[in-house]
Amino acid sequence: MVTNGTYERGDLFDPNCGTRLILDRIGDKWTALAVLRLQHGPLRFTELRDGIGSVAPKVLTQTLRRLERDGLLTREVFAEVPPRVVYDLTPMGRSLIGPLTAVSDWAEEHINAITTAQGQYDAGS
Amino acid sequence: MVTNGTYERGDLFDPNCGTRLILDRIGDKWTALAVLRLQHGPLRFTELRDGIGSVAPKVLTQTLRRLERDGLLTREVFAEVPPRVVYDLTPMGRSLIGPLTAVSDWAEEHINAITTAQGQYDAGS
DNA sequence: ATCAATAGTATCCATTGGTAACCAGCTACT
DNA sequence: AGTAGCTGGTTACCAATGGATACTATTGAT
Repeated sequence: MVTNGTYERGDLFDPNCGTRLILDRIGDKWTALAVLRLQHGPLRFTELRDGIGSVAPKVLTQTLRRLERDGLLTREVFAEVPPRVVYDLTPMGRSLIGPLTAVSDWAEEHINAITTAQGQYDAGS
Repeated sequence: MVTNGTYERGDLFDPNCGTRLILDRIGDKWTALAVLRLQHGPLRFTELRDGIGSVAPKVLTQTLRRLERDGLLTREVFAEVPPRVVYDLTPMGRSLIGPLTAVSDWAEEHINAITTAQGQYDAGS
């Protein structure tokens, strides 16, 4: 919040600012993972499911539907037997890979320090 | 997962990979917001609370305690009346600002396109 | 004696995520 | 003919997390 009461870009006070909305979206448990998984090309439902730890199919479906609704990925159904559904990132979805990778890189770089800090905190309490 | 069955850095299949652990941590509703709020210097509990939309104090406390445990921020209590507690980022906490800002910038840049996509999706169903 | 300010707790409820089981449509096997 | 299996889900139910509201501790000021 700015002192004169107006809001400006990046004003995190505003619950409707883009940052808050997006963090709520990609901050869920699987969205970022799904986007990162799809960065090298389209995948089928089962490939996504098997490629990510252990997502319940219900939850993966919810995640993918939200991403589709947000215009970040496409869902293409092939009328075959057995059915085939292919998910792929849109250009906008692909543009999210950079920022997500920045966070991912930070994570890999600092995970050991964080684990150590947690151990010290727990020992001292 | 790599075809020979081994795991490598950034392997999102592993639930214990750094990326997953960090996404679970900063992916909650308030952690990233708190870090971004603190990027310009230390703040007191109430300043943080008032600066972020509307966090319930319980939830803000949980968020800050987790960040402290992870070694991303410090919590300094002054034995005064009324009490004063000051939160500040550690160097490691500050190093997270870059990646988070990348996501935040992406969000501000694409929020309109996403809102539009949502409208189209909802209209088409 | 009471009130105000700060930094929280405590209690309860709502929302989300997770689990397990099942379904539809078709094929291939026995 | 019967049955099992593949894919991409859905349904019903339960547990964990997040959130709202109210309350507390401390102590100086009025």
